[in-house]
Amino acid sequence: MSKIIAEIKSELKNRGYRSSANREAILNVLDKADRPLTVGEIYEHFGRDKKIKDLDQSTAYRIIETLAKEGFVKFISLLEGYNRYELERGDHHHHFVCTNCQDITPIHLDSHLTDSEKQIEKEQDVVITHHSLEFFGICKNCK
Amino acid sequence: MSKIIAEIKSELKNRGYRSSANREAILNVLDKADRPLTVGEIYEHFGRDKKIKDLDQSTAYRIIETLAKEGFVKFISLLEGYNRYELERGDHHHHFVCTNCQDITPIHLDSHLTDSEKQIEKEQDVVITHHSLEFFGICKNCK
DNA sequence: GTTAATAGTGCAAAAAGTCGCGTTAATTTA
DNA sequence: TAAATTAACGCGACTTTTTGCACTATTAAC
Repeated sequence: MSKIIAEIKSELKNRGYRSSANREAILNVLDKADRPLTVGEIYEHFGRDKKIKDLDQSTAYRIIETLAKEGFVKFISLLEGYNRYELERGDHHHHFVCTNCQDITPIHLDSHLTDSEKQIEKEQDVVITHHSLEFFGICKNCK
Repeated sequence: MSKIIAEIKSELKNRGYRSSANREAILNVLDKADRPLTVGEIYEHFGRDKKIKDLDQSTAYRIIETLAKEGFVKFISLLEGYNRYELERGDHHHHFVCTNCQDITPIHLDSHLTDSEKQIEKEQDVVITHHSLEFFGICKNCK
């Protein structure tokens, strides 16, 4: 088990959650993924790994919901009409999506929108907690 | 009929589309909306206005898909698990979503991410065509 | 260990979105 | 204004996601 998964498990226990083989398996799938996954893709990994064969869909959605609520999983939308999910590793990043081949690349930006967020907070009298920023275009291979 | 709807109708005709009362009605609903709407919300407006009572769901989705493909409607995701749609008015803007009351405010930014996009295009050897940027937090009323 | 409390789960049904196909109707041509 | 063409549409089936409820199993207290 990777270090981050061990930490999440420990923290979940501290917060009053019970252990769950299903939740741990989903965490491991997300940990191994190199890009944000859809629930369908998470399911495929289950089938492939033959680790848990009879996980109900509703349970899968609820596990992801819980992990997101506790801050261990991030929701991502690449405007496909459904959400993707990725492990929160503390490295704030965005994504580049090729609209031709659908390939997804993580993007680490130098500037962090801090000035824009301060401007909005002042002008609109709000508090900004987070944002979503994704880029779309044509990748190296498809150009 | 508003000016923008008249223009869209005319342009659709130029591009080989036939006239359609359903499509026009959906365009009018989107035109009157003060925020991006879900398909469900578009449906509610139909019921309210009693203009078209028997529009099938599949038709509604297909109309929106067509309008998006032609560049008259924009897809927006506020991480709710489903898409929202708004009329493309040529004014590039983002949104602020209150995670408490779900209120949506359009945000017009001064800086336009141009530098970041150039940096990404250079580093990743890609072409960026567009991006999505949404802000989340607590609004004035909920603070 | 046994028991009690309840988080976690599966099942079934509902809601949201997609797709194939045959029918309807807008438009073009004669 | 009638006939031909085919975009637009409705219908039904299907996939994906959500929700309520009853059952199972983890954990804590004894």
